[in-house]
Amino acid sequence: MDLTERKLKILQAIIGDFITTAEPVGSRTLSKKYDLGISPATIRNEMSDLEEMGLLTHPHTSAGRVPSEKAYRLYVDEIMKKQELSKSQKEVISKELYSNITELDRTIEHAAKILSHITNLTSFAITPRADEDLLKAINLLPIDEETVILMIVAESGKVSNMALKPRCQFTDEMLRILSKSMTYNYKGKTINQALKSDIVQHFESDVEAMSGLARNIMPNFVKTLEQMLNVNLYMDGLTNIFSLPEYNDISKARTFMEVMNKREDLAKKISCRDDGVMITIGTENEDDQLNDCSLITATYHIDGRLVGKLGVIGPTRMRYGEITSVIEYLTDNITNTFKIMGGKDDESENGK
Amino acid sequence: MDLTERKLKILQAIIGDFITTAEPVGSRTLSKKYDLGISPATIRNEMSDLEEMGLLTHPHTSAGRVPSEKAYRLYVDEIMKKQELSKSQKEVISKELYSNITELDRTIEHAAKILSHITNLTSFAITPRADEDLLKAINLLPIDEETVILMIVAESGKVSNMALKPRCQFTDEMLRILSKSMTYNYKGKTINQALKSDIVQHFESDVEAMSGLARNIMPNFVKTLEQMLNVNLYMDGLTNIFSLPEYNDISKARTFMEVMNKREDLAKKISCRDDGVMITIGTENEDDQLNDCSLITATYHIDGRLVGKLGVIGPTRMRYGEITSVIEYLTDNITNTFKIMGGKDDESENGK
DNA sequence: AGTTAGCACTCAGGCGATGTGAGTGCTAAT
DNA sequence: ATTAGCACTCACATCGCCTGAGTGCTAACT
Repeated sequence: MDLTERKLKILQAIIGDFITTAEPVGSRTLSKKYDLGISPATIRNEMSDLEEMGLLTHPHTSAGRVPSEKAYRLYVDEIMKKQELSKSQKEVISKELYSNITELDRTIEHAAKILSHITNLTSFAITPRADEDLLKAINLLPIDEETVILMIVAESGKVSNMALKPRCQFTDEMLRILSKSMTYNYKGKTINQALKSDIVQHFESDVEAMSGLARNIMPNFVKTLEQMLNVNLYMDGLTNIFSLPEYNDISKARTFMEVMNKREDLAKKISCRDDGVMITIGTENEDDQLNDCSLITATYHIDGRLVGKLGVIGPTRMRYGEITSVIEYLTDNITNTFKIMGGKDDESENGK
Repeated sequence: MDLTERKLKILQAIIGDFITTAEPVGSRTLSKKYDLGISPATIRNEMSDLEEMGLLTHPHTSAGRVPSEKAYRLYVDEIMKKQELSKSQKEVISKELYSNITELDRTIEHAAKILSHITNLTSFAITPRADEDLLKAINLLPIDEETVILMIVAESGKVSNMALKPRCQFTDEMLRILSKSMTYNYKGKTINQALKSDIVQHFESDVEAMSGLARNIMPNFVKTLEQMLNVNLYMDGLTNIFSLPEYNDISKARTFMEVMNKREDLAKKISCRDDGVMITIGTENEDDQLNDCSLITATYHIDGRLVGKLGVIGPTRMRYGEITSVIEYLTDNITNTFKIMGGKDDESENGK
């Protein structure tokens, strides 16, 4: 069967209506509300065709039609026009975002907040994984007779440290030499590269004592590097879903909360998503628990090198067009901000 | 009216029954289930008295009785025997707790997890506020021509740092001197004391350049110290409440989630609580949204100096006795662990 | 041939009547 | 002082009924 112009128009109307009302939409309502220039009966015939094509479903005989996942997919891929945000909308978003730029993490957290407020859905954002961040300096600082602090600084300004108690004697001199040597070895490399090189094996010094210290410290160097790869996941608007009719069912709400509480899983899932804007609808999500949700995510970039993600989750019935525009606008803003800002004063990144 | 032995027994039975079933308990059920040696009619008379005394309420005429807040208060204060945990229970808890001791934060997070699993309620834990932690070392490290890292180390092993870009020229030598001077000034003082002393004013050097650098750095020193006071709040078992009949009502569940999502408020609220085990029941919580919840919290100590909190939140109908014992056992264990551990190898505390 | 009016049919959801059972409170007998 | 007995209450479940929004089909219209 052919998807005529008219069928498309009807489908679009149905999707639009269902997205706002969450009620199955019938032929009469449709012909009244939208000026399609055809009678309910004709609409019914067309609807019947659309159903045959798998684009509409029927909760029960005497109910109106509901768009299928396939319909949403079609809508997202073909029909949905990329709607520019209005100037005032843009202004509000920018203003909100820029009102609170201190540190990357705070900015990302804030972006998630803005997003959930605008969309009335649950939003999430993950900070960039530092894989490609360049190492800048490595320091070993004596604190007392038995304690040393290992500190790693990356190009982006990220700092990670660990307090160590080496099991062997050490002098300030030894620490200085080892710091220098490590910095010399790893400066300019990405964290990934550093981790791939066989760090623990690497340091075999001629000087007996030195080699002992190095052996003691290297495993912790690896640990600290790995720590730098940790990402933070921020969420906001978790309770927004309680306003949605699809979550009136307590068990649905529960499932949703359970998914959102498995933060590590969620972070991993989101990290894996493609670059750019990505939309998954219902069963397109591999996770069974998300089978009646849709996700929209987009990527932002820090210094053109580090990549983070931002997005929303909600029922399959969502304003794909609008939301996509908002997310894109937000990520673009973040990317731009952290391109220009590069050397902003007062930038910080550190222990909670 | 007098609270006779028998009345107390009946009250206890009602509380016990209601806590497990969540259903109003009637006289017949009571006389059948519990061997009180008196007939339902007598129980009814006693119940009527208890109601007059404000210890029981009546959802409606033809329903059984429900314990009032006052009854729970009485129960908690007077009736509830401090029930020792069984040996096997203790073992399970200890084993679980010790299975995962790496770093203070992880341990506390894990303790919250254990607590929610055992109680089937929502648990929370906050890491100690570092007010009384002693400063140990302050370092300023040159990273590149314009970047300096300020690092503060405390006695407990906690490290906090910030990347700065001073607006003035500096040399390695200057940084070293300033570090030494700051360490000399603040070492051994608590963070609180340090913050109270007028840090910004303090550094007035004779050397012009030095004084400029100091003026540049001191505000950030304050910021970093303040950052060290931040506590982390961990929660677990948020979705447990969905299994409780009192949260079948979606709006109740929503309110609960909203409260738990205001993390800063929650952390503040919990931090303020008294030392030791503290139980607040229903309207004893100032927060309106918690008026049908009870909270049990207890404190743990790190090095006898730092104080953190651990607790659960649930409906007023909860197993106060059991839960209190579990929480106490957990906090005691944590306190002991971090007394002995003091100088454990591999201890760490750092950026994310 | 496509469109539309008309009509019979379907079915979820709301509403009222009814019945049931767990509970109470009171009174009189033990 | 305790208990048996009894009338009374009331939430809750169940049933049948009605309503209204919706469909699908057919026959008439353009």
